[in-house]
Amino acid sequence: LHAAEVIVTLPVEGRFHYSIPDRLLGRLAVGHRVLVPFGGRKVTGFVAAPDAEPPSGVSLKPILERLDEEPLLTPDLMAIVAFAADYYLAPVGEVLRIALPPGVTAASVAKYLITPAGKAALDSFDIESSERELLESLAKRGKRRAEISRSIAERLVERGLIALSESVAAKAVEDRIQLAELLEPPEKKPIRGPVQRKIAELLSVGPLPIEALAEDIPRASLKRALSALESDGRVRIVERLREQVEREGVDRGSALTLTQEQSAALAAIDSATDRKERAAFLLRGVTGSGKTEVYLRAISRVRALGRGAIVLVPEIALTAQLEARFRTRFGDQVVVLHSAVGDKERRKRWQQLRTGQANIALGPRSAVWAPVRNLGIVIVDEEHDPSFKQHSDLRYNGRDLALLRAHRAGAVAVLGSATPSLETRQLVESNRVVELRLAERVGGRPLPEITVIDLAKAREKERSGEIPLLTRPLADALRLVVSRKEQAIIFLNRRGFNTIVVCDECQDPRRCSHCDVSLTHHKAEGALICHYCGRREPFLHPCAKCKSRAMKPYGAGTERVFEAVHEAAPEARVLRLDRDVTSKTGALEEVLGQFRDRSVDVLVGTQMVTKGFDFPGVTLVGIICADTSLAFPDFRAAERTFQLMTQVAGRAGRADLPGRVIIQTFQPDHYALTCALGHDDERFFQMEIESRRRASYPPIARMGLIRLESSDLGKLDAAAREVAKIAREVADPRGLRLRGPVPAPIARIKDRHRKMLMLLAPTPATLVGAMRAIKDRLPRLGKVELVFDVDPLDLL
DNA sequence: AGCACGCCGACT
DNA sequence: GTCGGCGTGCTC
Repeated sequence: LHAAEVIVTLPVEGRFHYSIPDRLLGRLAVGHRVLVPFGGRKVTGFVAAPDAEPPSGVSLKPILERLDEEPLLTPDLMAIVAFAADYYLAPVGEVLRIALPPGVTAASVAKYLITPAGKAALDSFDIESSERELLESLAKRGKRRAEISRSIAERLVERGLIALSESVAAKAVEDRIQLAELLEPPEKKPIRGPVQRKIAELLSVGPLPIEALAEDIPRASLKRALSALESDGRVRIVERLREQVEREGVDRGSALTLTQEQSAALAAIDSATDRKERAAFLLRGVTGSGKTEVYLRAISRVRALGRGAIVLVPEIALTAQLEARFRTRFGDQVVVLHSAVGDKERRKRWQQLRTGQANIALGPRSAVWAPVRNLGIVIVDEEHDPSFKQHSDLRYNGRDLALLRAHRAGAVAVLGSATPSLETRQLVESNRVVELRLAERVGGRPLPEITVIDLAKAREKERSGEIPLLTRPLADALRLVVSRKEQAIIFLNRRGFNTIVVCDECQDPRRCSHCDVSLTHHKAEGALICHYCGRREPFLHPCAKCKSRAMKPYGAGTERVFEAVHEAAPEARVLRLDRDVTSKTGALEEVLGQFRDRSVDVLVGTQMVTKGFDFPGVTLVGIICADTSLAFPDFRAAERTFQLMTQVAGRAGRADLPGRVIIQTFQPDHYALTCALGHDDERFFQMEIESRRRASYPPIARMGLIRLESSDLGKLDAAAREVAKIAREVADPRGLRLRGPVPAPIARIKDRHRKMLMLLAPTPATLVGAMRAIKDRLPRLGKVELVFDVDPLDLL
């Protein structure tokens, strides 16, 4: 007997078997999309094995339908999906849902609809008011089972007034196209009206897609005219699968000649491409060192061999710049997969890649799932960026899956960064990744001079005894830059005006009543705001403990720095750039645009100002307080800080205008800062890897996190002990280290208490094996939610 | 996810 | 006594 193994696109563990109806025998392959009955409804599934041994003791239901001619998922994509499900401890069906564009995984929903008898009953007086109410609302639109009362529904079904109906939502993925074709008219009637005449003229050369006609004729009149022509027998509308027309881009190459380093890097990548080797490279170079040009040329080579590319970029507006360069080089061969793209458009682009109409996918981490045909190269730009790790649902790391996907596909992988992650450096050390350096700065730009200022000493010098926001040297440098009509970036990793507000009587800080964090004073909003739940309180609110109304603010955020810059250099045009500013759409582009065209002198902001932008006019970068990132409760704090410092330093200066970086800190001797100051990333790597080794932290070991969350602290503690007991039983015999349970760094968010356990394992396999064993042995934990995070990037 | 089943408190 | 709340278990 033949049975197919199917993965249903629901968050359900496991695969299910279905009998194959005769008409589909021999017509199913791995990756085919099918409609199957599942738990009383119809859901979309994917064939994992077309001929499998069904388990004994279950009666199989048949596959209802094969939804597409060709398999929607290639075997290499199926393999990555299966791997990700296994590695990140997620149900396969859920991974599929994440990997696919929305709408492809439709399931049926049973809805109650009003029957004709029900409509008639509405006109009679024979129904009670609650029933009438329901019938009236059903007359407008159907409702799902859960939306209405069980008992009333049953009564009405019995009387035949309403009925349950099942429908499967839109399932068209295959991109069909409607063509209008001119026919020989049965009799020579004159064509009526200018619109019809225009259409006939356009079609006289040959059939055209209706969407192409719409470019010349307004849609409203087009539709009407076409149907008139159709009913006259002059035009026929036919539906065809969108042809796999290769539309060539304008791959004319760049006029630029490559630097020697670029040529060498490209040669290494190209030679791996030509030999179809499974090679991985780290392309090491700062912004402006010409990484993008190497990417573009490497892709050209791959395309010349008829293969495709995936380019992963961090989750910021940086995509726009990169997209422009890719477009001018490759035209509409490039498909951008952004979360901002609508569902329909995303399906279309996904389909373009799948059919080979386009073969370069560009996007954030989710682009790793792009169905690029015959994959030849996978590029991860700014590979150290934490945004490649997803923070919900499937907690995957796009960079890691990219490496794996390239390997499986026999493609070349290129990781690009000026400040590679320790993970990647480790891969270089173990010869699994080849490092290619672009050390020389384009145009021979010199490295900036970095100065570290001790805030403790600066405070002693102040007459007021307070910590200056802008120390003397920074303020002086700022004024100098402004007077020279150059530009400056001032960085502080905290939003708001004051980050802490303390009661002047009892010294109690104002905290969020729903989260274990201090409230931040946002002057622009005129309120204290919780950065975790968004709650706002008026600034003048009596102290929760002593009812005093005297408040004293401490701790500066970007809003406060903005004012300080204004005071220090009153003639400077200053703009702020942080999440509060960019929450308005288009604001980011607006601010960056103004900074680029030099109508703004100083940019004050958070992380955002550090990411990969290249502004030639910037000669000064000021870091208000390096300690905010050094003090971050995370084992990667030093790495993050070093990367941050190096990235911002990379923003400063150019050939004719040497740059300057001023770092203010309470820890001037911290190695993350001294190494950044000496541009000594080799020493930083050695020191940091040594400290990770001592603590057995990644990348020396593999880390897994089990986080528990509950609104009930008692239940949370009990559950944490229970999980810890099981984790110990699993971890000890396998030689894993277990830490915790301890409260999470933020112990409560939105009234949910949080605890965590940490597992440290020598290899990925032992880690995932142990995590799965723990998960499988866990009993029901009631109202406690569990999160399993493999390879977490932070502990929050 | 969605649906059934079953057990509980709380109302016409 | 019914109604609707939610915890639990299952879907080839």
